[in-house]
Amino acid sequence: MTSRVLNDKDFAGLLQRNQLKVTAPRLGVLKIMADRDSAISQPVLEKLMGAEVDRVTLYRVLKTFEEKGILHKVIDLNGTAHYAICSSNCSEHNHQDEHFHFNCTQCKQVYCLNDMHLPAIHLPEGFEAASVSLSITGVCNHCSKE
Amino acid sequence: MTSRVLNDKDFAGLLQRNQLKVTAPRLGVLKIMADRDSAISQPVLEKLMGAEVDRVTLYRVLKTFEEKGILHKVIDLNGTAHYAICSSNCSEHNHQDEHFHFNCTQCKQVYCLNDMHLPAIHLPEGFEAASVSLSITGVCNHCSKE
DNA sequence: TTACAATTGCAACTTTATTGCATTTAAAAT
DNA sequence: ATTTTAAATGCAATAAAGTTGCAATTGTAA
Repeated sequence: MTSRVLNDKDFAGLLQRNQLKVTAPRLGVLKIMADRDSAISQPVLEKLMGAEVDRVTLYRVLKTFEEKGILHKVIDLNGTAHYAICSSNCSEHNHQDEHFHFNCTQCKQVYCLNDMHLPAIHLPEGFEAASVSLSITGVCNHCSKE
Repeated sequence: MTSRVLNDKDFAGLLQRNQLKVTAPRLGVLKIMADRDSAISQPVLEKLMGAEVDRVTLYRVLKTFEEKGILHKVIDLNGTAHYAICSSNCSEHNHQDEHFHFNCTQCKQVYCLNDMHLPAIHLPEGFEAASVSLSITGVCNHCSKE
């Protein structure tokens, strides 16, 4: 369901390939993001990073990663920012133009649904689409078991 | 493109039909929302309402309207809340379960795309969809002319 | 006209996010 | 190894968005 771009754990290499310096805050974020099958919210990420990393630094790391196409940002239905690892076909200024996410109303997790495709969407005259994002709300596989 | 549920301007009647008291803040919001072909952001709405209405009251009016199915809330890609009039088939606890929106990257407006339908979406085992929201980013008809 | 629940306004507060600036540091050049 | 420097971080201050508790007000039904 989620591509495992970072499973090789060559975080330093990933940073270098993107012309980014290898620093502790960046490695910390990557370590947390890897091996997750759902997106992580900014507040949770902040707590997981702990006090060693400044909050502002975290914001900037995330912004940089988003610009480089390493992560993508998803705003959930409550307006909370979530971050997830981009599938491998994302690169700088060339994000995958279709993103699909599942928002669980119970646990509030956001899952990335990759490998899906939408049929063409007909827009009114004059409207030009650059990217499409589909957000599904419901109950996830973990929560539906209870 | 947008249904004109409020064009009759019977705002008081609308409130009464929803068991809501007819008050100045509520009428003010409805007056502003009517006759728009795009959703309106919370910050803009706040400015349009002026200082006569308390900020907290506005939040509560919007929340009530959303619960009653009069308005629906859309979070744009920057995390900003926008509100738009629900098409007529929304009612309390029975919202239209598919919402489509167009986010213009130039003017930041959010347009509601009604009268669209999506083909069935296949979710992984255990996931149950309650509602679907499609968000398209691009340039709107006004901005594409320039 | 009264009564009462619904609604509003105010104050205080929390969370999320941004900006400017001084300091530190990764990594390239010497 | 050292030096250099642009990149990155940390800190302080601030802005914006949203929430909560409570007292005062008001719409509406009796």
